[in-house]
Amino acid sequence: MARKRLNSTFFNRKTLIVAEELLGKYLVRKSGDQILSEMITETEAYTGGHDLASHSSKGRTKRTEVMFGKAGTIYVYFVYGMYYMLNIVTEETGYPSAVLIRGTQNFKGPGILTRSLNIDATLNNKPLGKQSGLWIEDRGKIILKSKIKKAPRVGVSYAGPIWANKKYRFLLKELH
DNA sequence: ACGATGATGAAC
DNA sequence: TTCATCATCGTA
Repeated sequence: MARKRLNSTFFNRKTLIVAEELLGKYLVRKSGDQILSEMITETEAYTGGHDLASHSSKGRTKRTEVMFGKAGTIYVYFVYGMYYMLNIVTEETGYPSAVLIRGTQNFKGPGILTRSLNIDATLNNKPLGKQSGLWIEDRGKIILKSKIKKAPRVGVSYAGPIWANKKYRFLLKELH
């Protein structure tokens, strides 16, 4: 089957489009001599500085700086004293948006996912690719719109009702 | 329903 | 420098 590594062109588009199209793509992690690939089944879009659920709504800080970077850059942050969250920066450089990878076929939940794939803050601000040992492949799998469920993002009530209720979370209804 | 566990950012 | 909060998860 055809197998194409997604580059910055894929990620340099509207965040909602990228988040939806990442469903069915394969997250590939190469660390040491082992390589794992997992089909992405759940994502969330954080659409820019105006999005009150996005870290970037705080403006440029040490933590959010990476979100202003080039599309396809890895944004990993540490939360709840235990878990790393994996995001991919989207849209034009200078526009602070990203997609959170929330789950794959075998790993449910963003914290479990990163733990299982050995993803931590050392990957932060690095580009997806062979160099970093983390990239995403299109393996030609077709995802029908009818198989995609849209829902509010998880754990963002602090953003207020307008932003917390937006259906910026994308899930595959059936896994196979 | 809640505790583990530490970085973050806002307030002081 | 303190303090509440947090893009979570397992146990209850």
